[in-house]
Amino acid sequence: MNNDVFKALADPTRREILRLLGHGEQNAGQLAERFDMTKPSVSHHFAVLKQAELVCSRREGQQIFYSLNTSVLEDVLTWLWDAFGHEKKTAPSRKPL
Amino acid sequence: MNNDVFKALADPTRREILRLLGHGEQNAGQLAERFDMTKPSVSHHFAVLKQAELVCSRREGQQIFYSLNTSVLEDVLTWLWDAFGHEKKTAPSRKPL
DNA sequence: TTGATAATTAGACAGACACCTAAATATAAT
DNA sequence: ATTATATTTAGGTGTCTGTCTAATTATCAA
Repeated sequence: MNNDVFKALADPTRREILRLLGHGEQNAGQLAERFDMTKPSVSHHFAVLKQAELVCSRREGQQIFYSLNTSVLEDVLTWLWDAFGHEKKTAPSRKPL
Repeated sequence: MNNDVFKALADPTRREILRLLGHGEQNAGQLAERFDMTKPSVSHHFAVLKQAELVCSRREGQQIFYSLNTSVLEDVLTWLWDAFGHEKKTAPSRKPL
């Protein structure tokens, strides 16, 4: 499992981008409008998500469309499942004081 | 979903701690020995995981035992599931050029 | 109380990160 | 070729993060 994936998920803007892409492919401009920051900043987040292979991109004329790469998200799901799936029941988790 | 949880998962040392705790409760010293860094550094990671409520702790004499808090891990699983569970099949994901 | 052990907290510092503005690239239209 | 539009890249800056050493807290045992 690649560290870049978890680093990418650590930022709330990027998680929101992923959530929006969950409703289908969208172009960079449309997506950027949703956020209260400049286009270059959002573009930077796209680059991080792409580097982590969490999204794919495709050019159509002047626009670039982004979409989810579900297979990497599945890998994260698998990692998490393993992380707490093997827990032994010897000491039940409890709230700290 | 709390941002601290994803921030906590962004570090490989912390993910390894979670993975080890997946095999059952362990005390801080045992756990710290596994890593090639000082105890205070590992202790810092415990604090981050605790802040994110990913782990619980319990004192027994001089030692402190850590264990997974599975409910928060479940929340992460749920977030991920939602993120790619609602994807429309209008444009299949593909590799970038 | 004194000393030993387990773990954390405090403070410092280098490197990473998120944001900005300005400049560059790529495509389309005139 | 020139201009307009969509997006990224470059460069700078303040803040956050991971690590270290040194100091502190908490507990146990003489």
